[in-house]
Amino acid sequence: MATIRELAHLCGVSPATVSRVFNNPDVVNAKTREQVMSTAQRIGYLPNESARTLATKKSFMVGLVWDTDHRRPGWRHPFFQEILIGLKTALSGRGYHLLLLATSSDKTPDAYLHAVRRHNIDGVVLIDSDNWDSSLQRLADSGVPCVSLDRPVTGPRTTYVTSDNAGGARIAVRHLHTRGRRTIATITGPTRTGPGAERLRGYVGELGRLGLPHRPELIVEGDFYLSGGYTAMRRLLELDERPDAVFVAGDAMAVGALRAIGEAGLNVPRDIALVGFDDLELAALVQPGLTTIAQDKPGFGTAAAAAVFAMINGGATPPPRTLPTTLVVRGSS
Amino acid sequence: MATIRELAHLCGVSPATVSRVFNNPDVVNAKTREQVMSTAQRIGYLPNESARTLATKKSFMVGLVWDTDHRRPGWRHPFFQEILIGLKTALSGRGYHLLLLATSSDKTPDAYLHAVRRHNIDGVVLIDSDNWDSSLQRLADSGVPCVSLDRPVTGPRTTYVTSDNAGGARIAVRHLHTRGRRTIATITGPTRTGPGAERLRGYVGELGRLGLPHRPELIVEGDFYLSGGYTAMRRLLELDERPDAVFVAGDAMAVGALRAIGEAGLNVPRDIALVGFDDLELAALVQPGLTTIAQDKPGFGTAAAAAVFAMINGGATPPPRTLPTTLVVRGSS
DNA sequence: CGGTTTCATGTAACCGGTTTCAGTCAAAAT
DNA sequence: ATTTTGACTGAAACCGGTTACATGAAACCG
Repeated sequence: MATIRELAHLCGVSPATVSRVFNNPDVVNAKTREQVMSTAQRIGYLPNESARTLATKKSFMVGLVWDTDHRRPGWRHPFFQEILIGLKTALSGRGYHLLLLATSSDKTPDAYLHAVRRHNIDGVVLIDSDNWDSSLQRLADSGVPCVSLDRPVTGPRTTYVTSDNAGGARIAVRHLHTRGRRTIATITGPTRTGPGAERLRGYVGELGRLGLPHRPELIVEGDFYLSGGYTAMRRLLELDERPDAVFVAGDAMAVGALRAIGEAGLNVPRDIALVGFDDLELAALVQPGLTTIAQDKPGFGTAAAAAVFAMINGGATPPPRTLPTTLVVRGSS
Repeated sequence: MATIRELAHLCGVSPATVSRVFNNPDVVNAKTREQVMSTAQRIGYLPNESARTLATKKSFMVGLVWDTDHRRPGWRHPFFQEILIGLKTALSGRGYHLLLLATSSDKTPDAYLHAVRRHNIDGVVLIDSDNWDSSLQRLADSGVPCVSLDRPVTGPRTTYVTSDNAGGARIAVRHLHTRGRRTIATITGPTRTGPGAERLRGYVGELGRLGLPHRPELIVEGDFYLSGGYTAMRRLLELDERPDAVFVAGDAMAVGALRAIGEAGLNVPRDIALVGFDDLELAALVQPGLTTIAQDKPGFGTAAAAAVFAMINGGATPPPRTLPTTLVVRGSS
């Protein structure tokens, strides 16, 4: 591996000049610059990032923290890959790399926190983390810019991005209303989670706005997974007055609900209309296709990257970002 | 951030001793060691990885290369997350981190190759790459240990891990045969890909072993995606003698086939039995559930990690690894 | 008891960049 | 002709670790 001194020697200049050619090209004479660049090309010189990081304390790496605990399938964030690709694209466009920092219960909770400090990580993005509240605090305290996805946390250098969950829920309910449904139930996510609570809030709010009665027995809590949607739907089917529509706060649960309805010998959308949330790939594949509230998946990655950069470069911590949601109508409503 | 010299000074020893405490604890006096470790703990000392990498030329980072080109949805490798988690678990168990090196057509093809050299990456894992043949060659030439997933490439420091695709196909065909089916068609993957070719080979081989005639019109090439499976199935349905079973070389295609069969007014499994390949999450969700050949998804990650470590530490390049596949029977057969 | 090991540690060079500061030199200003 | 200016470059310290080699004390040995 060629070093900066070798390259400098070949060009008859000092290492300092070579360094400037790469980091501050404008201050070096055009002729010299050209010569250095072409020789660099020729001998295949590539600056050593470790040396660079050591000197500048900037690693041009962003850490991605996500929980790999097998028991909590939360690590299967529905959009994981799409967030990842949005993030990666935005980052590499700016010359940054992504370092994966998985947490898992068998490790020290601050293992990833240490990694951040040891590697001079410039910023951190957290996906779908649940139980890292305390170490998140220490992370934020450590001064590293930090963006959380779908978890409303803020701090001096900490912000978050989330979908307009309440708004999406309102759209869903309104849509069912315009389709003539009047007994609209909901299967919620865990209400301790941000998205779970917000979607429920939107549902309740829109019911009020439409002048529909708010009936507690029409609200059943699910868990965002298929099986939870299935059992929740069965409970709704046992009601004396069966709902004619359900807003299911997650597509995976909606597929479970679909199955429960089918097993009960009922038809979607004739007997019961369904609207999901997320717009997973799955939603287009089931029969009937699932009407759903789509989230801006690549937007998560892009927005997270933008927020991280704002903090890395600028200074002011950007306010939380809420991504718009849109209705996608398919066969289930 | 505390440095090694500060810590050394606090303990009244030299930096060299502190370094030894962390890298070679046995050679330092137990008393001294304890003292250094506890003071390190107290002041929150963490060794700087950049400095360490600079000195040792080992980064304790493994690069994960995968193609993010949007036009080729290959980056949505169905197992991406599960491979990732297997890989991540195996790596962090050994103190390694994972650096994402996405390729995409808009970048220089060797962008990731450069990143590998600049960051002193110790080893590389490639997922589902297609068109990087030439740069893979240069990567292998550069001497970095390299493990490819599902692509049969070898070299001095390059090996691969793949499923037993041919074996799985044989199991699928045999299963359909025991179910009494005799006109068994197949929808293949692209035969230029390893898995596509191998699964076809297994299909043909098992037909022969069972004494069934080998009829070219029963073999239709697909593309591993849902839409390809759909159109391929339609072609099979147009045959004079319609098959009573299809081995579909990928679950996504199988879902497409399922749809085509449904639209033709036929029933699965009564009229046509289906066996897929992969065991995507999807396979359990469609109606009827898809009988399929399951791949050992976490095994990919674990095996890849094992191969990388073997090359990083030991020396001998491990032989290609073939993971077993298993039959999962659901409603479609 | 002198000489040889062994054990524990320190010294100092090195890894490969960046950056401050000072210096050179030609052109512009006076 | 002298001073000033500005553009460009070089010398050298520094970032925070690792490690070959040297050193000194204690243990061992005949």
